Amino acid sequence: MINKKISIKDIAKLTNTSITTVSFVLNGKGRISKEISKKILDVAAKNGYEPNRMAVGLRTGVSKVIGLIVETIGGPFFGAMAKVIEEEAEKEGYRIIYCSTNNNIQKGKDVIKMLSHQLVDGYIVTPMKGLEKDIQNLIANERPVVLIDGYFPGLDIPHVLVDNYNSAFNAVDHLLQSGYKKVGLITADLDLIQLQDRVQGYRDALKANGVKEEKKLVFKLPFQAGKEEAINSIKAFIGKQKQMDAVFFTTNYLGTMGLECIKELQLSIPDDLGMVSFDDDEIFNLYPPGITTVRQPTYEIAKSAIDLLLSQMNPDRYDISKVKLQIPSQLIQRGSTILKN
Amino acid sequence: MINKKISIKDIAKLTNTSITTVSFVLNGKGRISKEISKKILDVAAKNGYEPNRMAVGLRTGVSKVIGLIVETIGGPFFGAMAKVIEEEAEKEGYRIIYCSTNNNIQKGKDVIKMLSHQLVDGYIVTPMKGLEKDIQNLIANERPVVLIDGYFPGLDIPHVLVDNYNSAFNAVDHLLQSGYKKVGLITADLDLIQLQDRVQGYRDALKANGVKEEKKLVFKLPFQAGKEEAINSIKAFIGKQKQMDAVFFTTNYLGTMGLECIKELQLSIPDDLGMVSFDDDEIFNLYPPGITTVRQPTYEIAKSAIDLLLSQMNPDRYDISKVKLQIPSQLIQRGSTILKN
DNA sequence: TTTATTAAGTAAAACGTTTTATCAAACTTA
DNA sequence: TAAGTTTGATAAAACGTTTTACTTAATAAA
Repeated sequence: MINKKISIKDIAKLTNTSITTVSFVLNGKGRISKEISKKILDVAAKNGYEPNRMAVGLRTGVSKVIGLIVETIGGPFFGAMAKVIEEEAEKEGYRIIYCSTNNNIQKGKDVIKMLSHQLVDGYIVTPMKGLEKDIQNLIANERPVVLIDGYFPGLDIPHVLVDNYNSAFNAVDHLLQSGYKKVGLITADLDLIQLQDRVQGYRDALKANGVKEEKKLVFKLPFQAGKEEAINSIKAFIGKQKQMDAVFFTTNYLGTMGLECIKELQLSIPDDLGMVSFDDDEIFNLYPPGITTVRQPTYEIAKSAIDLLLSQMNPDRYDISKVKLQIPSQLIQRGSTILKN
Repeated sequence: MINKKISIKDIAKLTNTSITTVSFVLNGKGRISKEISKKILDVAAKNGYEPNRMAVGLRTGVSKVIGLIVETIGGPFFGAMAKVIEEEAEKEGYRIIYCSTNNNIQKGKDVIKMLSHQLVDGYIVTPMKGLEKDIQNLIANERPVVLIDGYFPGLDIPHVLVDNYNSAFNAVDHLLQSGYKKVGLITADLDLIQLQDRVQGYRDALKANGVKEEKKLVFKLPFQAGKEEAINSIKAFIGKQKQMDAVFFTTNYLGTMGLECIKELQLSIPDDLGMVSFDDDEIFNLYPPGITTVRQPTYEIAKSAIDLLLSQMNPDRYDISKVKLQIPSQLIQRGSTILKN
């Protein structure tokens, strides 16, 4: 079963036709008689013909590949996304090429530049501060782009992400409504709009419940902190705020570290401390007594993102090139938040 | 900063030279004078020239892309791998295109076929039963392939994975040496050599410690089981084997489900039940009292795999096209396995 | 001086497609 | 019958490279 590549030219020879005829038949374009069409299709099928993507790409300028640029490829959030995006893209004959930036701006720039040279037809990107110019440049060159899991405030670029503000608002509101009085916030000192929106949700939920915000109940983990250091500083923060009776973590990364801190401090959830974390995760389901979380609608986000992108790429689809979606999340209530007396 | 593509032809025109000359200079091939070289390089740099990958691919038959075919793209194990592979590949000018099979043989076949048509120069594949023919076909066509996280017994294909047999042996040996008497096994009924090797390690560790293997202490989770069903059957198994005092899970997926079962059964780790799971995971570190695990050397595996592949693709490297690597793991001891009196 | 040799550069073919423009033959229509 | 129209098929150019084979001029050897 040796798979020596067979070309359109070979098929032409085998069927006593011309290259053009074969191409027309294979693409259903010109006007070729039934008999010849059938003969060509048969020969093509029998020999397992597949067009050379490089040649097609060169000739048409279309690669049928979509670039997916994410912060990190591991992790359940993007894993779930990737699967959906892959499946949907495949239906339209596109493949996905993934690249990770590891939250490094230069790497992000490099990756975009690399992909932009005839390698991909469209982009799904998790935006990060500093990449605005590069993305805008793509759009200026009429490359289809959809941002995912974030956006650039003030820029008119299609994007889809969870409704961070309301999700955070609801989470904190839930804590307050359950009777917690002193709700702390643990977030990361990253210049990401997603996080800022979550923080704003926290603030506004306090306000809406007539609670005054207290600076000392808010902790921002420094960006460069290694894991060891991060845990130590979070532990120090929690340990110090004796009156704090609940805490809201703005990412699952912070939430899991927080869990470790709480364990080491020998505090009891939910008696000593109520807890909610953004992003659901297996561990939050399992860890006793179960941690209440904000579950992102990964399927919807991924599906919408790829749909949006494909729409941009397919001229006869309805034009939704400027759509901005903020999708509601679900609050998964578990044992870490109980109704206080 | 409009990025209209500039070609080698444009550069030739701008420098009053020929296409050939430009190509030679850019690739350091022919013999061109310093001055002209400099002029060409300057113009190329100033205009941000990047070769058209399609054209290069068409002409040379080389795509500079590596296909990474994995079972599922999410999850910490492949996330860590992907990062390393990406970085190393990039050093040699290769990009990675990921595809997931979701443990579906047909999808695997499709993906391989798809990639095999001029899209990638080499493959890193997690093997699954049923893909032998397809992989061998790739090799027959002289496509570089490295298997990762598994292998095909009896087939002479380069691969790299953790030493499953000894890892399992050591894990179970550790339990027995700690004083556990009745060590159960929970594995999945998948026809994967990795799992079989782990099971064999379990058996031989029992034997080496003079313990007789008991059928009733071994549970194989049916393949098609959904999560709900899986948990119920595992729970039933554990609940029934009253004399069992420790259990070894052959994957982290099973391990985390096992944790949930044990929790629901209100058994105490390590007093009622000792536990070891294959594959380390954040949750095993966190879940009280900490679960002892077999930690796979993800960095080494990924690094070796990509090195092996690049060696095959680069003719002037040392030929190691038949290397088979089984890399030792590390047993991370935590609170779930204590020294019994 | 004639003949090799080397250095510097280039024309042209090839990779496998898609697509435009064209052509010959077979029908229609007037 | 002559002129137009449709049908079926094709030649050839183009996409942007790489690379072989060649040319010309300059230099070295005889």
